[in-house]
Amino acid sequence: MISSTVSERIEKIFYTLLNYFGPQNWWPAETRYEVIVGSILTQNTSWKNVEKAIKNLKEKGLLDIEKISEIDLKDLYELIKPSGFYKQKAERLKNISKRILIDFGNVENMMRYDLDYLYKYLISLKGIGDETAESILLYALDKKIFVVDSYTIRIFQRLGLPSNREEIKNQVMNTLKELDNLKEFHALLVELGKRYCKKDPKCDGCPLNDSCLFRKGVER
DNA sequence: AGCCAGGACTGAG
DNA sequence: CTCAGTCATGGC
Repeated sequence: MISSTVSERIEKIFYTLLNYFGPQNWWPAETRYEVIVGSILTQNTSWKNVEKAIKNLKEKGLLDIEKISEIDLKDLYELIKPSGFYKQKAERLKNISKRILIDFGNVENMMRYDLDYLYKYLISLKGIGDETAESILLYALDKKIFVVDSYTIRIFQRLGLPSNREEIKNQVMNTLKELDNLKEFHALLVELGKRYCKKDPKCDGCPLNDSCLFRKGVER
């Protein structure tokens, strides 16, 4: 087989997944602020549980940055409890909301700033690490950045691709340049990961089996 | 019945 | 810098 560049392989994987799963249309939310809320609540938590918390907030009309920044913490506990880690998430979510209001006035105003500045700002907030910052930048603020999560790292490893965070980010961003493609690729990798690339993998039916080193190593 | 989710933070070594 | 411990609910 002729040698292909990392970029060529990534591009092929992207279109293979897109063809196989179809567009995922992430991030499911009505507002940019809702994306930010979801990105905090979904940390190490299944999206199913996050949906309940979001629903609770919406039903009370509280999915609003000004209302969350003023809400009583105890009340927020009860509303987001289904999404787990509810004490620290409530505290962090409230604080992050207050900070954004103070520093930018509203979420829309954040979009005027460049990616590097916003990235540094976001990770300076308690409760926002690398991945959450990337998610907010990409899905809430429409900035061109690639989200690297644990599935991405594991999948790249098993495919024999660069598996270092920054290396993955650089390679993907050097390959997929459209905002919508960057959004889709991360969503597709999560979908692939959930179905086929757990620690104890179920490779049956995986669309990437032919290029998965792990698969080749596992089957005798 | 466990195991683990669309992580981040902290303290120890 | 790496890494285990911690935070917590609910689905499968």
